[in-house]
Formats: sequence, C-alpha cells, structure tokens
Amino acid sequence: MRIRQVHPWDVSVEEAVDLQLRLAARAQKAAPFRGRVRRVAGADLAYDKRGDRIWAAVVLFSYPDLQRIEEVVDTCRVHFPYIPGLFSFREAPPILDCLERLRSRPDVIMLDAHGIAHPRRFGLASHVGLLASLPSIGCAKSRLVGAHETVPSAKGGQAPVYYNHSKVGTALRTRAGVRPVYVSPGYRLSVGSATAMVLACAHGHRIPEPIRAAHDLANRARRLRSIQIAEM
DNA sequence: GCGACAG
DNA sequence: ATCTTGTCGC
Repeated sequence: MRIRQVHPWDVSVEEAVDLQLRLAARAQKAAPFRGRVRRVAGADLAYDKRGDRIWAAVVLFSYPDLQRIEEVVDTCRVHFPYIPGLFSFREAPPILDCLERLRSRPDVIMLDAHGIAHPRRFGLASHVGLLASLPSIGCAKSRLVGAHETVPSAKGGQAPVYYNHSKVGTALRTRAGVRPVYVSPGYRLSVGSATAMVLACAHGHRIPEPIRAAHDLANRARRLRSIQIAEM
C-alpha cells in the first residue's frame, strides 16, 4: 500500500510537537467501522541493546478467524530521542516501510501504542493510521494520559478512559488475572469498535494476537540480524 | 518547583 | 525497550 509523504522525519523535538498539533485535527473523527472487517494487521518493534537500531514487524491476519496471511519486517537506525508523547518520530518510519511492502491491504491495523489517548491526541497509532490512510487502533500496555475507574476482573471487563473531559479510550481486561491494556482509536475509528476488535483478537493472552505475532517476529528478526534492509 | 511519563 | 535464570502457578 502507498504511504503519504506528508512531512520529513529528521525534525527537532519542537518541530515534532508542532507537527502533532497540526496533524491531530485530521485524526479526531470517531467513526464506527463501516462494513465487514476481513483483515487485521498487527505492528510492533524490537530494539537492540544499544537502543540505536530497531526492527519493525507487521503481521497480517484474517478476521475474525485470525489466520496468518502475510508478514513483513524492516530495520533502521533511530536518531530521535526517547520522549513519552513523541514515539512516532522513532517508530513510525520502519512501520510505514513495512506497510508499504505489504501485498494485501489490511482493513485496520493495531499497534503496541496509544492513539488519541495522548497529550495532543495524536499518538503513534494515529500517526501511522493517518499517513497510511488506514483505520488504526492503539493498544498499549500502560497508561500515558487519562484516568479510569476500577476495571472488572473478568475477561472483557472494561472502564472508559477520560482525558480533558472526553472519552479517549478503554482500559480493557483481555484476560482474567492480568493488568488491563489501554485501547484507544488511532485513526478513523470509534472507541467502541476499537475496543471490540481488540477483545476479538484476545486469544488467551493479554496482548491481542496480531500485536503478539508482530512482537515475536520483530524479536526474531533482531536476533537473526539477517535482514538489514536499506537505511534511510 | 515537584511528579508523571506509550516503547 | 533491553539486560537476565530460575521459578511459582494454572
């Protein structure tokens, strides 16, 4: 699929924040998914111990039966610093490269990150979704912003996450006895449909299958170090 | 000024 | 995120 080249990535921290403020406006339409979801992609990354190279992986699954269809990995060096709230400037490039090389188009992509549950309502999931013109979901392992009540302990238990007087996501128990994950729509999705899709992809593990598979693939690629794709 | 703070 | 072995529990 084609990726839009909207802005450069070698920007300063100030420019990055400015870009988020400007791009966020395009990622705030909360629409429930239209039609049938047939393919869901999961994306995640692995870092080397020095923290200057990352491996990105995208794994495509059929939905809702979750059969593995296709997978892509990419690697590149990172220069942008680790700053909560600015992940996309480190992680989006290699993920977008993977998406660009994907043969069949996903209906939605879920990432180990936040969507609009972000200081400027434009987390990594939103950024990737916007540039790829693909509905996206952020499913993070911990909270970045917002607050919520106690999450029911059974699988499927949830509590809305509020930030600045608006609902930005869901704290969702994907399995009994584990900490909830934080689901927030990234691009062109509603909190409800994003939450439903994550729960539908929870197969006995805290992390939904597409992201789990991408996490595993990224780590395997890192250990092998055999796929050193062109750097940019 | 002091915490909080995705991966 | 990554560095690390075994170990307690379903």
